[in-house]
Amino acid sequence: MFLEPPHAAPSGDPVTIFPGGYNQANPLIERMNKFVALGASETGAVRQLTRIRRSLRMNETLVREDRKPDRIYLILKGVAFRYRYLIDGRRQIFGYLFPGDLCDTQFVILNECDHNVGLLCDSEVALISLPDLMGAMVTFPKIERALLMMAVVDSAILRENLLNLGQRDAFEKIGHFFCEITARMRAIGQINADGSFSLPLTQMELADTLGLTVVHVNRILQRFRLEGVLCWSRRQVIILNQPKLESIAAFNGAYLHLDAPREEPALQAWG
Amino acid sequence: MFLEPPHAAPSGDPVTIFPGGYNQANPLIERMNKFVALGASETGAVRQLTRIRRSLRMNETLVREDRKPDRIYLILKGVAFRYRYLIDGRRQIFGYLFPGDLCDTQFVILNECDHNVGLLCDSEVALISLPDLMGAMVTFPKIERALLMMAVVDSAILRENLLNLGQRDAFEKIGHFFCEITARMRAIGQINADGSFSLPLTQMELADTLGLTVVHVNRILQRFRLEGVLCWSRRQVIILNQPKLESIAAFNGAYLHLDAPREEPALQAWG
DNA sequence: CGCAAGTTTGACGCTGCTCAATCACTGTGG
DNA sequence: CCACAGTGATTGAGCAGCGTCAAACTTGCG
Repeated sequence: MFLEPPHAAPSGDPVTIFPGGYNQANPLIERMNKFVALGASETGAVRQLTRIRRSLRMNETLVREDRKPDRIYLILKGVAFRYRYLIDGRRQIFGYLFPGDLCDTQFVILNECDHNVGLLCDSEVALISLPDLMGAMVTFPKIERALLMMAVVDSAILRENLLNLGQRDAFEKIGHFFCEITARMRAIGQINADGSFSLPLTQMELADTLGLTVVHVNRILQRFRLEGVLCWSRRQVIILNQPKLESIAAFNGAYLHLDAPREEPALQAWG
Repeated sequence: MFLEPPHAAPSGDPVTIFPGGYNQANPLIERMNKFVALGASETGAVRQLTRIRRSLRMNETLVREDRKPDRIYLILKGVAFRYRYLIDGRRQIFGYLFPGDLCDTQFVILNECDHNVGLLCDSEVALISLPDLMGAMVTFPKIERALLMMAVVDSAILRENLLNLGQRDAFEKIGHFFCEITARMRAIGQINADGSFSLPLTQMELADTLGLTVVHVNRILQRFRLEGVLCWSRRQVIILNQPKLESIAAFNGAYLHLDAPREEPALQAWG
């Protein structure tokens, strides 16, 4: 798609701080628990880390590729996406961030951002300060390990999407996309009782994710509807035939590592 | 491309051990020095880590996706590549490993392999034991930081290639591929005086890297020759017009981070 | 010398792109 | 309450980039 990067200027600082006693469900804790079993002190530390929160509006930009990273964002509610434009306006979307996802730890290590992160809908994020995060990693090896796992899964997802773009045709690509999204949505409990879930993308975003045009995406989506596999309309997706969907893309979700915590870690040093 | 995964069984153990005094150029040290300035004790530690070496033949498989990782390989000489097959035989190549590249630290963190690593020519690798590596990371923060940087650059390369597959046409894709390869080759001093370098791939490998067919790759390569941009024949590449090559792909090699060591690291903790 | 692997060529066709118009939905202001 | 605008979805016609199939040629190697 061809468009000049449209950017809403990030607003002031309507920050909310939840003091120590904050005790609600925390999507980062739930995520980390998929990789390591956090104890009470660790969950307390994570709550402390994610205490500073902020509500942001659709179309705001969380991270810009020309800026130095100063903190890490945790998505609490809403959906963010990572993308970059080529000079001629073509856009590649690298992936989507849902509640519990961190936005990018990588930038911190490099001390520069190589792509943008935007918001697809009104969202809520936590701002994690780098020194605090570093401190928590040193004090709590389990937290360090969970963060490493999250980073590694991120790049497994990248590889899977590379394979998707390189080897599959449009029908398979879109099938695979929905397989991945539903698996991730299910893991964070965002699927409704009737099997539907909300997906605040436009067909154009999907096109820029998969290297297709909007027109073609639209036609393939009709085919999915016609074949009774899934229906996506008004930001709501409903999967009608999950087995068929997964067989279309030959989907194997192992790369997402959404299952139970690993029994025995590879490295003693990371208890 | 459609083919059943052809695998040469990994052979016995013709291992060479270079005792402490080993003092040649070490590609891992050179690579790490691009990110952090290693001191004498750190270079000593890296030499010690990479002391166990092994020569392997073309087509041997270093890492298989169904195995548990037991150690990390460092490429010393030769070229390795990372890939995965779909059940129907389509193959996606995720990237190439040159001397100084590590083969995959990620596997270790996950405690499982999600893709294969094969050799494109007779090669030489060092076997790094995990406990030793962990120990070195703890003792030498600079080594830890360099390894983190290497991992982060790896995923920056993945993102760049995702954009390549998603947004560029065949001519641009191949152009971008050669831009990246020459930049990396130059950084490790593998470019000959006349500007040529050896690239032990077949056109089919390039096709499976970029999501094209051999036939089409062949035709686009002819175009590159015709336009006097580059010539690739008998595993030798020579770039005839570097500026034109880079403008075809709108190449910006910043994502490879091949320049001087970073001045000030983002995190004090990783001095 | 002869085989195997890799490269090159040609003819043909399909997948997915382009351009352009129309339709549907939502929010806005009069 | 409706006209209107803007955004996104949908449709159609035509085309081209890239894939498929199949054969010939070239190179490396035992």
